[in-house]
Amino acid sequence: MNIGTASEQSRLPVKTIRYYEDIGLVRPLRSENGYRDFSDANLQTLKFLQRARSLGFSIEECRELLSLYEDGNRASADVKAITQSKIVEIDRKIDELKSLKKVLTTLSDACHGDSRPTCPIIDDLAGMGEPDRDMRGRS
Amino acid sequence: MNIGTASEQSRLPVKTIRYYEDIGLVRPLRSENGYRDFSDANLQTLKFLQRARSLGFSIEECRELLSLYEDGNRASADVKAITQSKIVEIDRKIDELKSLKKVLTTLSDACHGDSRPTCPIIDDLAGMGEPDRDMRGRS
DNA sequence: TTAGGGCCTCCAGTCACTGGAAGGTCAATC
DNA sequence: GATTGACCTTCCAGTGACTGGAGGCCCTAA
Repeated sequence: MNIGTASEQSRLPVKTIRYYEDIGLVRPLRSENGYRDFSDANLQTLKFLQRARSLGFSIEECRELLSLYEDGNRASADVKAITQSKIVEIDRKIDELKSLKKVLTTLSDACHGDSRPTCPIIDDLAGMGEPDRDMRGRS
Repeated sequence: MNIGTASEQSRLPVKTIRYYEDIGLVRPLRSENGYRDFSDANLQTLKFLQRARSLGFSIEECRELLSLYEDGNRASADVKAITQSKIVEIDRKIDELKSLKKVLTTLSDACHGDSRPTCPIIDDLAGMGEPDRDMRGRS
């Protein structure tokens, strides 16, 4: 099938599919006219990628999962480990966002929000509030 | 002061400060030897940026906040509006992450996680579970 | 004088695409 | 047969917010 059909079936944008070919995640054959020709197996791969990406796996994690997917002898423990580290990561992100929200909410609540120039939010950003967080040396 | 000192005081990496100059967020003078020379006002700006970025404001939002910061006549309502839309955005992200976590947890719980090749996670990714989410047309 | 650390610019890479230009192919219609 | 328009191709550049590295100048201290 052509890329347009593969896009519909996999629910991935055409550009993304080309990109996935570029980085070696899928290897469709070519028709005589130069068009990509996706087999059913290729389509399966694309669907797999669509689902894994939508679940927050990075491209490199997808590559790893794909090779496990294609390896009939893989251990389910390997897949479970990747999934669980993803869950830990998500928890960390949620916590970060929550504490971020807390600060912003406090600031927003303290701001009268009218036409006067006095603004506790700006004052805080200008360093008149809590001490700064250190941003150096982040990975 | 030199960039190294400014980095320490603002808790921003040296490279980041140079980048902020590149994109016009801060405009230090230059010493005769070509070194950047940061004034106290420049340092205030850097600290402001550090704090605003750590609170999740984008560079463009920082630019906007900075101009409000520098405008003695701004209305606090403007700042509050930006802050509140940020809070809404954070809530949306938290919800997304939560539902992501739910799916992954369900999958992980269903996986026996041993050396056998049978793996419900892989099966789900391969499309043997729920229908795919549509990824086309995302902004 | 030499070593080191700090500073400079410029270029390239990150991640995962996305947009656009320029052009070939195909099927249907006039 | 010509034309239209959808679909396909490649290639290049841009996104956001930095980060890393090369190559080289400047400054201070031993």
